[in-house]
Amino acid sequence: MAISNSNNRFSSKLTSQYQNCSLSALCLPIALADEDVNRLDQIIERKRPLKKGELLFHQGEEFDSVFAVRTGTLKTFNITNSGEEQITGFYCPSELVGLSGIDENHYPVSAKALETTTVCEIPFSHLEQLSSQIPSLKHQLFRLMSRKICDDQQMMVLLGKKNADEKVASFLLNLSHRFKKRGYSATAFRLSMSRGEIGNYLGLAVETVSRVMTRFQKNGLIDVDGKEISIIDMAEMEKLVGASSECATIEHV
Amino acid sequence: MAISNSNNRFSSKLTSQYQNCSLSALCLPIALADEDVNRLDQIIERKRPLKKGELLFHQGEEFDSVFAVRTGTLKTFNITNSGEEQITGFYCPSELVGLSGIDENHYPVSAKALETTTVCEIPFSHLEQLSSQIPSLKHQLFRLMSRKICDDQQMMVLLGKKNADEKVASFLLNLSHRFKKRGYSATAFRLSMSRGEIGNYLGLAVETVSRVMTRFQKNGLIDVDGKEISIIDMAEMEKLVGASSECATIEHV
DNA sequence: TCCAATTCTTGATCTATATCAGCAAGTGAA
DNA sequence: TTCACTTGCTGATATAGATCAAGAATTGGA
Repeated sequence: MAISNSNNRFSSKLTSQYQNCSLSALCLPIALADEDVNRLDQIIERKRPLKKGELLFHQGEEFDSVFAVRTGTLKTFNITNSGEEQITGFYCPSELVGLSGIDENHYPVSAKALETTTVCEIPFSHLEQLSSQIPSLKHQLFRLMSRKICDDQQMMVLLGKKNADEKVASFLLNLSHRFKKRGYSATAFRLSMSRGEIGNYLGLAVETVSRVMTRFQKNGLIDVDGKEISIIDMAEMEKLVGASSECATIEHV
Repeated sequence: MAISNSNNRFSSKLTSQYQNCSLSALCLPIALADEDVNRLDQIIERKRPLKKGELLFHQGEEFDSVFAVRTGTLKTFNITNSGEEQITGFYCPSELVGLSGIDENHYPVSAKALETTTVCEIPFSHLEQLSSQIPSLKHQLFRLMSRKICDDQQMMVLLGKKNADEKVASFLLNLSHRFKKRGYSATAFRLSMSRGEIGNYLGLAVETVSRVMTRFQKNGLIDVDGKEISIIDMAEMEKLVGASSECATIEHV
């Protein structure tokens, strides 16, 4: 609560540290005229880093901003009536979280940092106003929301139709694509979430995630060392996932 | 193809038949000034009815419009690489289909009529332009997309965490809420989709859907007569579903 | 209205994955 | 460093729901 409501800017030292990085270009990847970039920058607030486990916002809280992840990772989740957590998404740098709150004006999920995480806060009412003046910004917003719908529907296919092997392979390749898009290695990366969180997200028991990964390693598909993952046989992994996933296979922006 | 690309207006006879129904108010439920309603009406095209089984658009086809269902029902689906159909949603009257096409400028799914169905075609580029001039329209669009994201995430929870009973109960209550919202009975309605389609959508085998419904009937929760469903014990059904579903429980618009 | 094709239902089995259990390996606080 | 706690791995067993099979009920076309 305290955290997500604190809109304080950083101290001048930290602010200046970020000033000449084209922040908004990162947050909302889009080609804008310089003056528009400035206008966008003016409404964006840098927040203090979240420590692992801290909430960015929580389920039911009033919606007023979307957030762009700068560094670190977030998860969003629901608490179901039976008290268990259901993870609905993981958010890596450059990804936008909070869009689901627009409709009801309340966040329908909570967002929690999986590691030390920094975000930009973008007050939605300002963003919406600005989008009236900058058509390409409005279009980009529509696109981002459309992509989210598309991605979520792929996730529905995964949950409804795929077996444990396909789920885990899809998950790892999806992360791989997201890292690659950001300019990081597509074949070697660190999982910021636990096995339990992966299982929760994929609709699998922890033990199943563990077993599948071990078997993938045994079969030379990947190399696992705790949270460090290397994809060894990308072709075979892609074969497992199948050429499906309309949304996921196309590289964005 | 032919169908989804034909933007021909109806003959004058049909057009006049619809002219004095406030069409846009139905398509995009929103309070607009009269002049704005007219502007919206001008960009909306009524299409000839689709017969059962006809495609409104298909996976991969270029995106140019979203569609509001007027009467009947649609399903959207992917064809997976293994050739099977995966249904990603059902669309009842007043609901908007096609939003997932904005991002890539191609529909990532196909949309097929489950029965004779009429839709309004809303060319998205026009809608987007108009939304610049009518802020409340833009906001409504953001809300609709946000709600879709929210609903899809509830669906992910359903697919990932719920058992067969909970899935079927959730499905029936979700339909019930949607009918109620439109002014129809929340307790007695007709399923326009087959058991097979329900199972496909819920990640269950046809047989399981059949068995669960039979058991629900035996236990006095519902009454089933082919495609006619009556919800007898609403309280018990809601208990089955659980008080979860942030998005679904709140009545919209 | 009749026949063929589809859809639905019900029962019998099978299986992928959950659950249970116990141990190993990290991780963090004092 | 040690201890308590969490996270991860692996084997044994249980089970929800899939699959297989066959008959019943609908549906739709001629």
